[in-house]
Amino acid sequence: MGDGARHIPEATVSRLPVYLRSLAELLDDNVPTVSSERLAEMAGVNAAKVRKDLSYLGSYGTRGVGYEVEYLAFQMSRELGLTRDWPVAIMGAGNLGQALANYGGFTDRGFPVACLIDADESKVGTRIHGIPVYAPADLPGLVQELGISIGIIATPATVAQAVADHVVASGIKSILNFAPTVINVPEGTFLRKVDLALELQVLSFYQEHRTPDRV
Amino acid sequence: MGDGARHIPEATVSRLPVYLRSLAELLDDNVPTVSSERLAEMAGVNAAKVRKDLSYLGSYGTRGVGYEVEYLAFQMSRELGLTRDWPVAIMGAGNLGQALANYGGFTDRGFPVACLIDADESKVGTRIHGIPVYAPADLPGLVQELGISIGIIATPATVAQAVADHVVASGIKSILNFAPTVINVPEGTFLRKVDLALELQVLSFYQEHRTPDRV
DNA sequence: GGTGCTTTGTGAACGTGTGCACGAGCGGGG
DNA sequence: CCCCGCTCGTGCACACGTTCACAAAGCACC
Ligand SMILES: NC(=O)c1ccc[n+]([C@@H]2O[C@H](COP(=O)([O-])OP(=O)(O)OC[C@H]3O[C@@H](n4cnc5c(N)ncnc54)[C@H](O)[C@@H]3O)[C@@H](O)[C@H]2O)c1
Ligand SMILES: NC(=O)c1ccc[n+]([C@@H]2O[C@H](COP(=O)([O-])OP(=O)(O)OC[C@H]3O[C@@H](n4cnc5c(N)ncnc54)[C@H](O)[C@@H]3O)[C@@H](O)[C@H]2O)c1
Repeated sequence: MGDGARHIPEATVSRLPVYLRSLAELLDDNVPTVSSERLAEMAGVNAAKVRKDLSYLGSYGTRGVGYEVEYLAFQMSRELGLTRDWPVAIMGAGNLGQALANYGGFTDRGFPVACLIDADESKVGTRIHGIPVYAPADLPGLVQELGISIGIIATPATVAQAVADHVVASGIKSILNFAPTVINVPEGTFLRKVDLALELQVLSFYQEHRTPDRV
Repeated sequence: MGDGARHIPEATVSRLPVYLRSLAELLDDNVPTVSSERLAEMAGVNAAKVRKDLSYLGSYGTRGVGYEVEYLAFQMSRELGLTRDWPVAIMGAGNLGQALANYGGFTDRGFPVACLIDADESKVGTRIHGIPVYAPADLPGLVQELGISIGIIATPATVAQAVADHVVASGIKSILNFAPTVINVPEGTFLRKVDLALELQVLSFYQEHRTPDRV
């Protein structure tokens, strides 16, 4: 039965995890249904946007009532591909890589840290917070064995492109880059970045250009 | 002298730091001028976008030649408010807060970590990587003394809103939130978020919905 | 079974961002 | 001094995203 040939806009995709988190809260509180208005408030957006976003998933609401929390959460998880685990490999077992490895929030949400990869021979073979550290050359085998599907780049910026190339060559199709540099990946590989210095600079821009206090 | 009543689009503001980083690289290599095409390649965008973005800063290019690297970098730094330091306070000296405190990339770019703030009494009074840890009650005084202008929230999500409220009440106008929850701030306070689980979920969405390999 | 209240789903208008295409203007060479 | 090639700056058309506003549709109560 045609699932509907809908194409979900990128902006909507980025909001789905926020809605899902709100739904999880409601589930915890045993709230059975939720209106777009309430969900909008929890997600920090407006109600029309919530309704339009949810409509891309299908018509899962009931007019006059709202959305059934559990059912909507399930449909959304399915859409986001969260009905299975996505093991991740963290590239670079330094300051950041170790902090990420120590973070429970990933495993909880279906993104178990399968391994750390580091070029530093003295780190290879050790375990960090229980997670084994391997050499870069081991990556292709690990991808096969452990079904690793996401690579997190936490190496110095200077080697980030080379590391990304290696990650792609090892068969990984999704990359999250923390190194403050632009990296290029071939078509068919998904890339997102987290750039802290950029965020701070954007903040300093707006603070510098503060709208003069209006009445 | 009207500086020009230009209003820079948000999307452009987010790209300026990327251009600036590219310009810094060129400066290192003693490259005197750069074309929009080359800059576009380095920043991973297209040339028309670069030219349009830069035009919001003013007419700093020379037709037939390109942009003078040093001059453009200066103008961009000025626009981003990077001609002065913006001391930051990190809220929460846990796993993430400590990793951030240990990261040199902030100070290098004009965002020195002035202090860590933690509610845990046993941490207060210690130093982490040379950065002193204070109690939440000390924050307003520190904001005054050290000129802290940005607060980074690295506390558990459950207390993030309360911490944000405290940060705002202490006189800080810009917040970068790492806690995976929506927080609200009053008008006039700038808020940006870094949400790792969201990024991973977006990646899993696209990997799940991979466009069937086209010829 | 009808009436009225509530809330969804979506067309349409608006605003923002992107990318092409080309005229304007500069530098260099003859 | 003029001409030619190069690259910027920008008007314009298009795509994408947001918001409004309202008809459609369900529920509850009588
Ligand atoms: N630490 C932070 O809080 C923070 C914040 C924002 C961004 N970043 C960025 O994250 C990256 C890592 O930062 P960090 O502080 O962890 O640095 P780090 O120097 O502590 O760690 C880098 C690690 O990468 C390893 N490495 C080097 N080359 C490698 C290769 N080719 N393959 C695999 N591993 C390799 C090194 O051995 C080292 O263990 C940097 O690009 C940094 O700019 C860090
Ligand atoms: N660790 C990571 O790699 C990582 C990655 C992504 C997101 N996060 C998010 O960042 C936040 C911090 O993560 P973490 O791993 O550092 O947690 P953590 O538990 O290690 O640290 C939290 C710290 O905040 C302190 N704290 C608690 N209440 C406080 C208050 N009211 N005021 C000031 N400090 C307070 C605690 O004492 C503790 O030191 C969490 O919201 C987490 O979801 C962490």
